[in-house]
Amino acid sequence: MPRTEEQFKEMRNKTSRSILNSALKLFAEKGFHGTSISDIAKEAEISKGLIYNYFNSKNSILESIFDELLRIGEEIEKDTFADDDPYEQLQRMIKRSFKYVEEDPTYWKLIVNLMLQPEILKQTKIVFNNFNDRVMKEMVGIFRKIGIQNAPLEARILGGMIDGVFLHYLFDMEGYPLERVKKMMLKKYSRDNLEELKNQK
Amino acid sequence: MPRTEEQFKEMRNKTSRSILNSALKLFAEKGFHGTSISDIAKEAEISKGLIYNYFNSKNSILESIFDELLRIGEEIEKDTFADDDPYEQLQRMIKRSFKYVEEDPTYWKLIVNLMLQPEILKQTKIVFNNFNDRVMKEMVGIFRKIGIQNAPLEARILGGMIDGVFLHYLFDMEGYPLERVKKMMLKKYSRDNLEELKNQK
Amino acid sequence: MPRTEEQFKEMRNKTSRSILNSALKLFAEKGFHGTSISDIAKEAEISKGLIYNYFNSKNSILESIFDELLRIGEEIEKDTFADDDPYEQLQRMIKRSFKYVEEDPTYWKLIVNLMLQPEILKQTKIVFNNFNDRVMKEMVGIFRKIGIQNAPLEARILGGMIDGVFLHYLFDMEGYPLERVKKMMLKKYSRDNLEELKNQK
Amino acid sequence: MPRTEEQFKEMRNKTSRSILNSALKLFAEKGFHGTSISDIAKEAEISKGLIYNYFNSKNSILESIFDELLRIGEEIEKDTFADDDPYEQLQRMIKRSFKYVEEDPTYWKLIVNLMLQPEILKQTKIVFNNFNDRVMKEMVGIFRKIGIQNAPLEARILGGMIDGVFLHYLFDMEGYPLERVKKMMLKKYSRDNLEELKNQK
DNA sequence: CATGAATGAGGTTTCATTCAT
DNA sequence: GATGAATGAAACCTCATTCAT
Repeated sequence: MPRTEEQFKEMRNKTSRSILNSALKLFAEKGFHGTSISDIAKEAEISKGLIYNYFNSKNSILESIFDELLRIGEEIEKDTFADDDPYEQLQRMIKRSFKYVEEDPTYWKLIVNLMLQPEILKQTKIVFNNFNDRVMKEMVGIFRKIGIQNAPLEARILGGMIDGVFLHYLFDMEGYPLERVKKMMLKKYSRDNLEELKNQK
Repeated sequence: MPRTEEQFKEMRNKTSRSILNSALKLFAEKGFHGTSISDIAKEAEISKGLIYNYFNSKNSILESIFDELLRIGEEIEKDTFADDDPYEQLQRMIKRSFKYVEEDPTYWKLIVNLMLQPEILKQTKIVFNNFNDRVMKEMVGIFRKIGIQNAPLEARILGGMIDGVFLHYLFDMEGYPLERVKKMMLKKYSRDNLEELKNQK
Repeated sequence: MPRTEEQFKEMRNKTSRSILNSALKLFAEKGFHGTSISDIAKEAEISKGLIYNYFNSKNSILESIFDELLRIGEEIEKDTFADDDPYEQLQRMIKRSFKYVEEDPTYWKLIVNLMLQPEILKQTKIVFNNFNDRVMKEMVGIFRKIGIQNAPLEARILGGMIDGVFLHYLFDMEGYPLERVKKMMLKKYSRDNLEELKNQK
Repeated sequence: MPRTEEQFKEMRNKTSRSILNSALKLFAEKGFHGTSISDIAKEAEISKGLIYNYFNSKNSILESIFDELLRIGEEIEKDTFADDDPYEQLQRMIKRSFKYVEEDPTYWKLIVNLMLQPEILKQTKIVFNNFNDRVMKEMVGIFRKIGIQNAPLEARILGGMIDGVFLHYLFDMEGYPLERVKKMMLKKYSRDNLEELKNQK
């Protein structure tokens, strides 16, 4: 689903950016069906009609956002799993994940929303499950290099832990001790602790 | 001759259950705003109009479901934290959580949906955050009894892990190795492993 | 529109009376379209279904009430214009009209309602205008016998005066000095005053 | 190029007027509950949806009309009771009332409809009874200045007479001799006749 | 005779989309 | 590019009427 050059230029246009940002925020907050074109227009401070100069439909706004989400995800992935010693990779992956959520919880929120209601956008499930699988495989690779038994399950658990912590954070952004949990997780997956983990049968 | 009181009650019960079940399923799958009264009627195999014989509005259907969710949650909680040795409690809590999601993923799905779009039902955030806090406190208590350092953060991590695993499970119910992940988690939080955890600084 | 014997018996049946009374009250108060079958059933303290054992439709309830209204009107008319000296007739007509409205403002209210919204019941306009015309003619006859000039217009004015006073009374039943207005009108149309009226050019 | 502010304003004015006029007519003719939004749209020759671009609800259309009614009523009142000799005032009041009903029977019809079914619009009763009271007081003042005994009752009777005549006129607009009745009333309340009235005990 | 559950047409309202300017 | 009025389908909801018991 790569966009044409044309479309990409549009994406950089101020108005269409504003539409996308507004839509992203509202879709994440109130859901796709709970957000009207009017809402988006109001949030972006433009007229309803103008939206249709940039997008064919409400659905296609979502598709554009989705594509963007994907690009971002891929960048992070590339960035994270650049070759390295596996201990370092793990630390970096955790740090990046937290950074990503802290900086833009909205993105993450929208993704979970879409995953939970896959009828909205057919591509969602396939594309994101593919993405997850890829990430899982890389994590498995890391755990294997480190020499941890049961690498696939450990990957599932780490993956779950990260996303679960984020979920709880989204549920209560003011009350959640995100920073301290991050530190704790980094320690849990530090070189020293992993060495011990290896020795557990 | 009119039906007896009994007969009427039973009819009402049956239809009302059918509506609630259909709505639960659809709300969980397609979201509240993505589900129409027509959808619910079709799923329950009744006429649209009849729904309003039982509920005042689409919203009040959701409220009824919400109340039910709450009752279930409280039962599980009571059941789980009956006094016991803390190791056992932890194991039981994990087992129960998995059982709960395995048996009715729909409930859990709806809850996450609601938590992510709290505008839909005002009560959601307060009520569920209260519930979470209570559970967290109980988990902290358990970790403390066991003698684990940093009990609050460990509770956050365990809580996140559980919900994150469930989230991933919901994203891909066929492909996810739920059973094996459960075993793994039970082992991670077994008496032996926790004793070691205590010895980590 | 005379009813069959059968129907008349039904009318005397307790349940159908109760339905008619409830409907009359509600139609008068909230209008035909503003009153639901449920409302009527509640007011009559019976089930919705039972209404259809006695009447074919909501419309036919109104028709029955209408017929009754008509019968009552005719009785009053007969009673009022029994031959007599015209001065006495006039006094009696005024008295009876007031008595009628005081005793059952509801009837009168419903009639005005129906006359203002003749689409509801096709017969209304024709039937009541006929009725009015008849009454007018009798009043004209009376005024003529008395020897009043411009009898038709005087009849219009007296007729208007009576109905207008009733209208105002219905608008504010507690605040309206109905009794005193009645006395005043009786005096205005007393033998002495009418004699003077005759002498006005 | 977007339309100018001016153009939009004019469009809105035109459509809004059209909706209000259509609604007024239909509410008066068929009652509030007897008129559907579809009816109004058809009468105004626009789509159903557009109505909600101008009014929040069917009820708020009625409220707008009601406000207008009130403004008109107040203008007439002010206009009528400008200071003057009382005989002249009386004549003017009667003339204005007739003019008002002749020119727009619809307004008057709607008011009576609303007064008879006050559940539809809470304000109706209070507001119009206040209005009536004010008019009554002014009429009483006039009668007093003229020196008529029992001014309050005479005011009730004149008020009733006017509204009753209008009521009958509305019941049968083609057949009613409105013009002649008006003349008659003006004569009845002419200086000469009132002088005689004063002499009646 | 009596009940109230159930239906379906139609009413009110919302909203994605189109269009004239 | 930009506006917001206008449309029409579809959403939510009400209610007269039917029906099994």
